[in-house]
Amino acid sequence: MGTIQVDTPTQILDVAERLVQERGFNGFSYADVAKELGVTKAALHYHFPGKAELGEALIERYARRFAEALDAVNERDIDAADKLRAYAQLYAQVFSDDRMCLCGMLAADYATLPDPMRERVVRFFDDNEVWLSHVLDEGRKDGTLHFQGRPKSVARTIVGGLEGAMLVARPYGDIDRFRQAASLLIDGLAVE
Amino acid sequence: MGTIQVDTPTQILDVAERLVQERGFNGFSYADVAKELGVTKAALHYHFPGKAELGEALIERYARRFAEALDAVNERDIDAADKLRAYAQLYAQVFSDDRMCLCGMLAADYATLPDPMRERVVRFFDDNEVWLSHVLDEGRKDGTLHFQGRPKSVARTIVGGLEGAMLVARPYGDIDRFRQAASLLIDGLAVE
DNA sequence: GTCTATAGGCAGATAGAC
DNA sequence: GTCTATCTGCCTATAGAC
Repeated sequence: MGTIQVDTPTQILDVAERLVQERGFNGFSYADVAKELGVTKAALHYHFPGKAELGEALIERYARRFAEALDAVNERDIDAADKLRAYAQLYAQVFSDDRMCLCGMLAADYATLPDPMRERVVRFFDDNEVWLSHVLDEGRKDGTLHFQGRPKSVARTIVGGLEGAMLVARPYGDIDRFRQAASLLIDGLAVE
Repeated sequence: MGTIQVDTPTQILDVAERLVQERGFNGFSYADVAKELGVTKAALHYHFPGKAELGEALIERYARRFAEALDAVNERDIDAADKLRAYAQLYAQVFSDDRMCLCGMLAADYATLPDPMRERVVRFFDDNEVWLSHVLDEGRKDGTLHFQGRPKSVARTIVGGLEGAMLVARPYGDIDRFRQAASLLIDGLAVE
Protein backbone atom coordinates (compact mmCIF):
# COMPACT_ATOMS: atom_id res chain seq x y z
CA MET A 1 0.00 0.00 0.00
CA GLY A 2 2.07 2.96 -1.22
CA THR A 3 1.55 6.48 0.13
CA ILE A 4 -0.06 8.73 -2.46
CA GLN A 5 2.48 11.22 -3.76
CA VAL A 6 1.18 14.68 -4.56
CA ASP A 7 3.42 17.22 -6.23
CA THR A 8 4.02 20.53 -4.51
CA PRO A 9 2.01 22.76 -6.89
CA THR A 10 -1.01 20.52 -6.31
CA GLN A 11 -0.54 20.62 -2.54
CA ILE A 12 -0.34 24.40 -2.70
CA LEU A 13 -3.50 24.59 -4.80
CA ASP A 14 -5.32 22.23 -2.42
CA VAL A 15 -4.58 24.30 0.66
CA ALA A 16 -5.07 27.67 -1.04
CA GLU A 17 -8.36 26.55 -2.55
CA ARG A 18 -9.77 25.59 0.81
CA LEU A 19 -8.58 28.82 2.42
CA VAL A 20 -10.14 30.96 -0.32
CA GLN A 21 -13.42 29.05 -0.13
CA GLU A 22 -13.51 29.45 3.63
CA ARG A 23 -12.05 32.93 4.14
CA GLY A 24 -12.08 34.75 0.80
CA PHE A 25 -9.24 35.89 -1.44
CA ASN A 26 -8.33 38.75 0.91
CA GLY A 27 -8.62 36.54 3.97
CA PHE A 28 -5.63 34.28 3.41
CA SER A 29 -1.93 34.79 2.80
CA TYR A 30 1.08 32.96 1.39
CA ALA A 31 2.20 32.60 5.00
CA ASP A 32 -1.00 30.66 5.85
CA VAL A 33 -0.44 28.21 3.01
CA ALA A 34 3.29 27.84 3.70
CA LYS A 35 2.73 27.19 7.40
CA GLU A 36 0.16 24.50 6.72
CA LEU A 37 2.44 22.72 4.23
CA GLY A 38 5.53 23.08 6.41
CA VAL A 39 7.46 25.01 3.78
CA THR A 40 8.51 28.64 3.47
CA LYS A 41 6.77 31.42 1.57
CA ALA A 42 9.68 31.53 -0.87
CA ALA A 43 8.90 27.97 -2.00
CA LEU A 44 5.38 29.07 -2.92
CA HIS A 45 6.68 31.97 -4.96
CA TYR A 46 8.81 29.51 -6.95
CA HIS A 47 5.67 27.66 -8.12
CA PHE A 48 3.29 30.62 -8.29
CA PRO A 49 5.10 33.97 -8.81
CA GLY A 50 2.37 36.02 -7.10
CA LYS A 51 -1.02 35.81 -5.48
CA ALA A 52 -2.67 36.83 -8.76
CA GLU A 53 -1.16 33.87 -10.62
CA LEU A 54 -2.07 31.50 -7.80
CA GLY A 55 -5.62 32.85 -7.95
CA GLU A 56 -5.83 32.28 -11.69
CA ALA A 57 -4.60 28.72 -11.31
CA LEU A 58 -7.18 28.11 -8.58
CA ILE A 59 -10.09 29.22 -10.74
CA GLU A 60 -8.79 27.34 -13.76
CA ARG A 61 -8.57 24.05 -11.90
CA TYR A 62 -11.89 24.55 -10.11
CA ALA A 63 -13.70 25.45 -13.35
CA ARG A 64 -12.15 22.51 -15.19
CA ARG A 65 -13.21 20.05 -12.50
CA PHE A 66 -16.70 21.54 -12.38
CA ALA A 67 -17.01 21.24 -16.15
CA GLU A 68 -15.92 17.61 -15.95
CA ALA A 69 -18.57 16.96 -13.31
CA LEU A 70 -21.19 18.50 -15.60
CA ASP A 71 -20.02 16.29 -18.47
CA ALA A 72 -20.39 13.29 -16.18
CA VAL A 73 -23.98 14.33 -15.38
CA ASN A 74 -24.73 14.56 -19.11
CA GLU A 75 -23.51 11.02 -19.63
CA ARG A 76 -25.90 9.62 -17.05
CA ASP A 77 -29.17 8.30 -18.43
CA ILE A 78 -31.48 10.55 -16.43
CA ASP A 79 -34.16 13.06 -17.39
CA ALA A 80 -33.72 16.82 -17.33
CA ALA A 81 -35.30 17.23 -13.88
CA ASP A 82 -32.83 14.78 -12.38
CA LYS A 83 -29.99 16.56 -14.15
CA LEU A 84 -31.01 19.73 -12.33
CA ARG A 85 -31.06 17.82 -9.06
CA ALA A 86 -27.62 16.40 -9.83
CA TYR A 87 -26.44 19.97 -10.51
CA ALA A 88 -27.70 21.11 -7.10
CA GLN A 89 -26.01 18.07 -5.56
CA LEU A 90 -22.64 19.33 -6.84
CA TYR A 91 -23.18 22.47 -4.78
CA ALA A 92 -24.30 20.45 -1.78
CA GLN A 93 -21.02 18.53 -1.86
CA VAL A 94 -19.06 21.76 -1.72
CA PHE A 95 -21.18 23.00 1.15
CA SER A 96 -20.87 19.79 3.14
CA ASP A 97 -17.10 20.41 3.10
CA ASP A 98 -17.82 23.66 5.01
CA ARG A 99 -16.89 25.62 1.93
CA MET A 100 -18.43 28.28 -0.23
CA CYS A 101 -18.29 27.81 -4.00
CA LEU A 102 -14.86 29.13 -5.03
CA CYS A 103 -16.30 31.44 -7.70
CA GLY A 104 -19.17 32.55 -5.50
CA MET A 105 -16.62 33.63 -2.93
CA LEU A 106 -14.55 35.36 -5.61
CA ALA A 107 -17.69 37.11 -6.85
CA ALA A 108 -17.90 38.72 -3.41
CA ASP A 109 -14.24 39.74 -3.67
CA TYR A 110 -14.69 40.81 -7.30
CA ALA A 111 -13.96 44.53 -6.83
CA THR A 112 -10.51 43.73 -5.42
CA LEU A 113 -9.46 41.07 -7.96
CA PRO A 114 -6.90 41.53 -10.75
CA ASP A 115 -8.41 41.52 -14.25
CA PRO A 116 -7.34 38.01 -15.31
CA MET A 117 -9.07 36.55 -12.27
CA ARG A 118 -12.20 38.58 -12.95
CA GLU A 119 -12.47 37.26 -16.47
CA ARG A 120 -12.20 33.66 -15.32
CA VAL A 121 -14.82 34.12 -12.62
CA VAL A 122 -17.30 35.50 -15.14
CA ARG A 123 -16.51 32.69 -17.55
CA PHE A 124 -17.32 30.16 -14.82
CA PHE A 125 -20.80 31.60 -14.38
CA ASP A 126 -21.28 31.85 -18.16
CA ASP A 127 -20.40 28.17 -18.56
CA ASN A 128 -22.80 27.18 -15.80
CA GLU A 129 -25.61 29.15 -17.41
CA VAL A 130 -24.97 27.60 -20.80
CA TRP A 131 -25.07 24.09 -19.36
CA LEU A 132 -28.24 24.77 -17.39
CA SER A 133 -29.91 26.44 -20.37
CA HIS A 134 -29.36 23.31 -22.46
CA VAL A 135 -30.84 21.10 -19.75
CA LEU A 136 -33.82 23.40 -19.36
CA ASP A 137 -34.36 23.50 -23.13
CA GLU A 138 -34.19 19.74 -23.30
CA GLY A 139 -36.63 19.34 -20.43
CA ARG A 140 -39.10 21.79 -21.90
CA LYS A 141 -39.04 20.03 -25.26
CA ASP A 142 -39.56 16.55 -23.87
CA GLY A 143 -42.17 17.78 -21.40
CA THR A 144 -40.35 16.88 -18.17
CA LEU A 145 -39.77 20.52 -17.19
CA HIS A 146 -42.25 23.38 -16.98
CA PHE A 147 -41.20 26.98 -16.44
CA GLN A 148 -42.06 30.50 -17.42
CA GLY A 149 -39.55 32.74 -19.18
CA ARG A 150 -36.45 32.01 -21.25
CA PRO A 151 -34.22 29.07 -20.27
CA LYS A 152 -31.37 31.56 -19.90
CA SER A 153 -33.28 33.58 -17.28
CA VAL A 154 -34.22 30.48 -15.33
CA ALA A 155 -30.61 29.26 -15.56
CA ARG A 156 -29.37 32.54 -14.10
CA THR A 157 -31.91 32.36 -11.32
CA ILE A 158 -30.83 28.83 -10.44
CA VAL A 159 -27.12 29.71 -10.40
CA GLY A 160 -27.73 32.78 -8.26
CA GLY A 161 -30.20 30.94 -6.07
CA LEU A 162 -27.79 28.11 -5.28
CA GLU A 163 -24.85 30.46 -4.71
CA GLY A 164 -26.97 32.56 -2.37
CA ALA A 165 -28.31 29.52 -0.56
CA MET A 166 -24.72 28.49 0.18
CA LEU A 167 -23.77 32.02 1.18
CA VAL A 168 -26.58 32.40 3.71
CA ALA A 169 -26.58 28.82 5.01
CA ARG A 170 -22.87 28.86 5.80
CA PRO A 171 -23.09 31.14 8.88
CA TYR A 172 -25.62 28.65 10.28
CA GLY A 173 -23.42 25.68 9.40
CA ASP A 174 -26.61 23.89 8.47
CA ILE A 175 -26.68 21.72 5.37
CA ASP A 176 -30.44 21.22 5.64
CA ARG A 177 -30.90 24.94 5.17
CA PHE A 178 -29.05 24.61 1.88
CA ARG A 179 -30.81 21.43 0.81
CA GLN A 180 -34.29 22.82 1.41
CA ALA A 181 -33.57 25.97 -0.53
CA ALA A 182 -32.04 23.96 -3.37
CA SER A 183 -35.06 21.68 -3.55
CA LEU A 184 -37.53 24.55 -3.58
CA LEU A 185 -35.49 26.31 -6.26
CA ILE A 186 -35.31 23.35 -8.60
CA ASP A 187 -38.83 22.10 -8.01
CA GLY A 188 -40.43 25.52 -7.78
CA LEU A 189 -38.73 27.08 -10.77
CA ALA A 190 -38.47 24.26 -13.26
CA VAL A 191 -40.28 21.08 -12.28
CA GLU A 192 -43.55 22.09 -10.60
CA MET B 1 -30.12 77.04 1.77
CA GLY B 2 -27.88 75.78 4.55
CA THR B 3 -25.35 73.06 3.91
CA ILE B 4 -26.37 69.80 5.54
CA GLN B 5 -24.13 69.09 8.51
CA VAL B 6 -23.25 65.46 9.10
CA ASP B 7 -21.38 64.47 12.23
CA THR B 8 -18.09 62.64 11.92
CA PRO B 9 -19.23 59.22 13.15
CA THR B 10 -21.98 59.25 10.50
CA GLN B 11 -19.53 60.25 7.79
CA ILE B 12 -17.22 57.43 8.84
CA LEU B 13 -20.09 54.93 8.77
CA ASP B 14 -21.20 56.16 5.34
CA VAL B 15 -17.79 55.70 3.76
CA ALA B 16 -17.00 52.44 5.56
CA GLU B 17 -20.39 51.00 4.67
CA ARG B 18 -19.86 51.62 0.98
CA LEU B 19 -16.35 50.19 1.08
CA VAL B 20 -17.48 47.01 2.84
CA GLN B 21 -20.40 46.55 0.44
CA GLU B 22 -18.08 47.00 -2.55
CA ARG B 23 -14.86 45.32 -1.39
CA GLY B 24 -15.66 43.19 1.67
CA PHE B 25 -14.61 43.54 5.30
CA ASN B 26 -11.05 42.40 4.54
CA GLY B 27 -10.84 44.59 1.44
CA PHE B 28 -10.81 47.99 3.11
CA SER B 29 -8.74 49.71 5.80
CA TYR B 30 -8.94 52.59 8.23
CA ALA B 31 -6.49 54.34 5.90
CA ASP B 32 -8.99 54.09 3.02
CA VAL B 33 -11.76 55.69 5.06
CA ALA B 34 -9.48 58.37 6.54
CA LYS B 35 -8.10 59.35 3.13
CA GLU B 36 -11.57 59.72 1.65
CA LEU B 37 -12.75 61.90 4.54
CA GLY B 38 -9.54 63.97 4.64
CA VAL B 39 -8.76 63.05 8.25
CA THR B 40 -6.16 60.82 9.86
CA LYS B 41 -6.56 57.23 11.00
CA ALA B 42 -6.21 58.38 14.62
CA ALA B 43 -9.43 60.39 14.27
CA LEU B 44 -11.28 57.25 13.25
CA HIS B 45 -9.94 55.34 16.24
CA TYR B 46 -11.35 58.06 18.49
CA HIS B 47 -14.90 57.38 17.25
CA PHE B 48 -14.57 53.62 16.70
CA PRO B 49 -11.81 52.03 18.83
CA GLY B 50 -11.15 49.21 16.38
CA LYS B 51 -12.29 47.68 13.14
CA ALA B 52 -14.46 45.20 15.04
CA GLU B 53 -16.43 47.98 16.74
CA LEU B 54 -16.79 49.84 13.45
CA GLY B 55 -18.06 46.63 11.88
CA GLU B 56 -20.62 46.14 14.63
CA ALA B 57 -21.88 49.69 14.23
CA LEU B 58 -22.16 49.20 10.47
CA ILE B 59 -24.36 46.11 10.80
CA GLU B 60 -26.44 47.69 13.55
CA ARG B 61 -27.27 50.75 11.46
CA TYR B 62 -27.85 48.72 8.29
CA ALA B 63 -30.13 46.25 10.06
CA ARG B 64 -32.09 49.06 11.74
CA ARG B 65 -32.66 50.86 8.47
CA PHE B 66 -33.65 47.64 6.75
CA ALA B 67 -36.14 46.86 9.53
CA GLU B 68 -37.60 50.35 9.18
CA ALA B 69 -38.02 49.82 5.44
CA LEU B 70 -39.85 46.55 6.15
CA ASP B 71 -42.13 48.33 8.62
CA ALA B 72 -42.89 50.89 5.93
CA VAL B 73 -43.83 48.10 3.51
CA ASN B 74 -46.18 46.66 6.12
CA GLU B 75 -47.93 50.01 6.47
CA ARG B 76 -48.70 50.19 2.76
CA ASP B 77 -52.12 48.91 1.74
CA ILE B 78 -50.95 46.20 -0.66
CA ASP B 79 -51.46 42.46 -0.87
CA ALA B 80 -48.91 39.85 0.16
CA ALA B 81 -47.62 39.34 -3.40
CA ASP B 82 -46.88 43.04 -3.74
CA LYS B 83 -45.17 43.01 -0.36
CA LEU B 84 -42.82 40.36 -1.69
CA ARG B 85 -42.16 42.50 -4.74
CA ALA B 86 -41.52 45.50 -2.50
CA TYR B 87 -39.08 43.35 -0.54
CA ALA B 88 -37.18 42.46 -3.72
CA GLN B 89 -37.21 46.13 -4.66
CA LEU B 90 -35.25 46.94 -1.49
CA TYR B 91 -32.50 44.65 -2.73
CA ALA B 92 -32.69 46.18 -6.21
CA GLN B 93 -32.03 49.61 -4.71
CA VAL B 94 -28.88 48.36 -3.04
CA PHE B 95 -27.73 46.75 -6.26
CA SER B 96 -28.37 49.84 -8.36
CA ASP B 97 -25.88 51.61 -6.10
CA ASP B 98 -23.26 49.11 -7.32
CA ARG B 99 -23.26 47.51 -3.91
CA MET B 100 -23.73 44.07 -2.46
CA CYS B 101 -26.06 43.70 0.54
CA LEU B 102 -23.89 44.52 3.58
CA CYS B 103 -24.82 41.32 5.39
CA GLY B 104 -24.54 39.21 2.25
CA MET B 105 -20.99 40.47 1.88
CA LEU B 106 -20.27 39.82 5.54
CA ALA B 107 -21.70 36.32 5.15
CA ALA B 108 -18.90 35.70 2.64
CA ASP B 109 -16.37 37.10 5.12
CA TYR B 110 -18.01 35.20 7.99
CA ALA B 111 -15.08 32.89 8.83
CA THR B 112 -12.83 35.91 9.46
CA LEU B 113 -15.28 38.02 11.51
CA PRO B 114 -15.11 38.60 15.28
CA ASP B 115 -17.94 36.94 17.22
CA PRO B 116 -20.05 40.04 17.92
CA MET B 117 -20.19 40.78 14.20
CA ARG B 118 -21.11 37.18 13.42
CA GLU B 119 -24.05 37.27 15.81
CA ARG B 120 -25.43 40.43 14.25
CA VAL B 121 -25.11 39.09 10.72
CA VAL B 122 -27.09 35.98 11.65
CA ARG B 123 -29.69 38.10 13.41
CA PHE B 124 -30.16 40.14 10.21
CA PHE B 125 -31.00 37.01 8.25
CA ASP B 126 -33.23 35.73 11.05
CA ASP B 127 -35.20 38.98 11.06
CA ASN B 128 -35.60 38.87 7.30
CA GLU B 129 -36.89 35.32 7.44
CA VAL B 130 -39.39 36.17 10.17
CA TRP B 131 -40.75 39.10 8.20
CA LEU B 132 -41.03 37.08 4.99
CA SER B 133 -42.64 34.16 6.81
CA HIS B 134 -45.38 36.44 8.11
CA VAL B 135 -46.05 37.81 4.64
CA LEU B 136 -46.12 34.31 3.17
CA ASP B 137 -48.47 33.12 5.89
CA GLU B 138 -50.75 36.07 5.31
CA GLY B 139 -50.76 35.49 1.55
CA ARG B 140 -51.50 31.80 1.90
CA LYS B 141 -54.41 32.47 4.22
CA ASP B 142 -56.03 35.13 2.05
CA GLY B 143 -55.37 33.12 -1.11
CA THR B 144 -53.09 35.61 -2.88
CA LEU B 145 -50.01 33.39 -2.54
CA HIS B 146 -49.56 29.74 -3.46
CA PHE B 147 -46.48 27.74 -2.54
CA GLN B 148 -45.37 24.31 -1.47
CA GLY B 149 -43.57 23.75 1.82
CA ARG B 150 -43.44 25.72 5.05
CA PRO B 151 -43.42 29.54 4.89
CA LYS B 152 -40.08 29.45 6.72
CA SER B 153 -38.48 27.33 4.01
CA VAL B 154 -39.79 29.55 1.25
CA ALA B 155 -38.63 32.60 3.18
CA ARG B 156 -35.12 31.18 3.42
CA THR B 157 -35.10 30.37 -0.27
CA ILE B 158 -36.13 33.92 -1.13
CA VAL B 159 -33.49 35.51 1.11
CA GLY B 160 -30.77 33.27 -0.28
CA GLY B 161 -32.04 33.65 -3.82
CA LEU B 162 -31.97 37.43 -3.70
CA GLU B 163 -28.56 37.54 -2.00
CA GLY B 164 -27.17 35.16 -4.61
CA ALA B 165 -28.77 37.07 -7.46
CA MET B 166 -26.93 40.19 -6.27
CA LEU B 167 -23.70 38.28 -5.77
CA VAL B 168 -23.63 36.84 -9.29
CA ALA B 169 -25.08 39.86 -11.11
CA ARG B 170 -22.52 42.26 -9.65
CA PRO B 171 -19.54 41.05 -11.74
CA TYR B 172 -21.67 41.72 -14.82
CA GLY B 173 -22.74 45.14 -13.54
CA ASP B 174 -26.16 44.37 -14.97
CA ILE B 175 -29.24 45.30 -12.99
CA ASP B 176 -31.54 43.47 -15.42
CA ARG B 177 -29.79 40.25 -14.50
CA PHE B 178 -30.79 40.90 -10.91
CA ARG B 179 -34.32 42.03 -11.71
CA GLN B 180 -35.11 39.00 -13.85
CA ALA B 181 -33.86 36.60 -11.20
CA ALA B 182 -35.81 38.45 -8.51
CA SER B 183 -39.02 38.31 -10.56
CA LEU B 184 -38.67 34.61 -11.29
CA LEU B 185 -37.96 33.91 -7.63
CA ILE B 186 -40.98 35.79 -6.29
CA ASP B 187 -43.40 34.74 -9.01
CA GLY B 188 -42.10 31.20 -9.35
CA LEU B 189 -41.87 30.39 -5.65
CA ALA B 190 -44.81 32.18 -4.13
CA VAL B 191 -47.22 33.72 -6.61
CA GLU B 192 -47.53 31.35 -9.59
C1' DG C 1 13.17 23.17 -5.34
C1' DT C 2 13.67 24.85 -0.99
C1' DC C 3 16.05 27.51 2.18
C1' DT C 4 17.58 32.09 4.95
C1' DA C 5 17.45 36.72 5.00
C1' DT C 6 15.59 40.83 3.91
C1' DA C 7 13.34 44.53 1.55
C1' DG C 8 9.47 47.87 1.34
C1' DG C 9 4.93 48.70 2.26
C1' DC C 10 0.63 48.69 4.62
C1' DA C 11 -2.21 46.86 8.36
C1' DG C 12 -4.49 47.97 12.98
C1' DA C 13 -3.52 50.47 16.87
C1' DT C 14 -1.68 53.85 20.66
C1' DA C 15 0.65 57.97 23.13
C1' DG C 16 0.69 62.44 23.80
C1' DA C 17 0.60 67.39 21.97
C1' DC C 18 -2.71 70.86 20.65
C1' DG D 1 -11.75 65.93 18.36
C1' DT D 2 -8.02 65.89 15.54
C1' DC D 3 -3.30 65.96 14.89
C1' DT D 4 1.86 64.01 14.50
C1' DA D 5 4.66 60.43 15.43
C1' DT D 6 5.46 55.94 16.23
C1' DC D 7 4.99 50.90 17.25
C1' DT D 8 4.48 46.18 16.06
C1' DG D 9 3.24 42.94 13.08
C1' DC D 10 1.97 40.99 8.77
C1' DC D 11 1.79 41.43 3.85
C1' DT D 12 3.74 40.37 -1.00
C1' DA D 13 7.86 39.75 -3.07
C1' DT D 14 12.95 39.09 -4.22
C1' DA D 15 18.08 37.84 -3.91
C1' DG D 16 21.17 34.55 -3.37
C1' DA D 17 23.03 30.29 -0.88
C1' DC D 18 22.52 25.34 -0.82
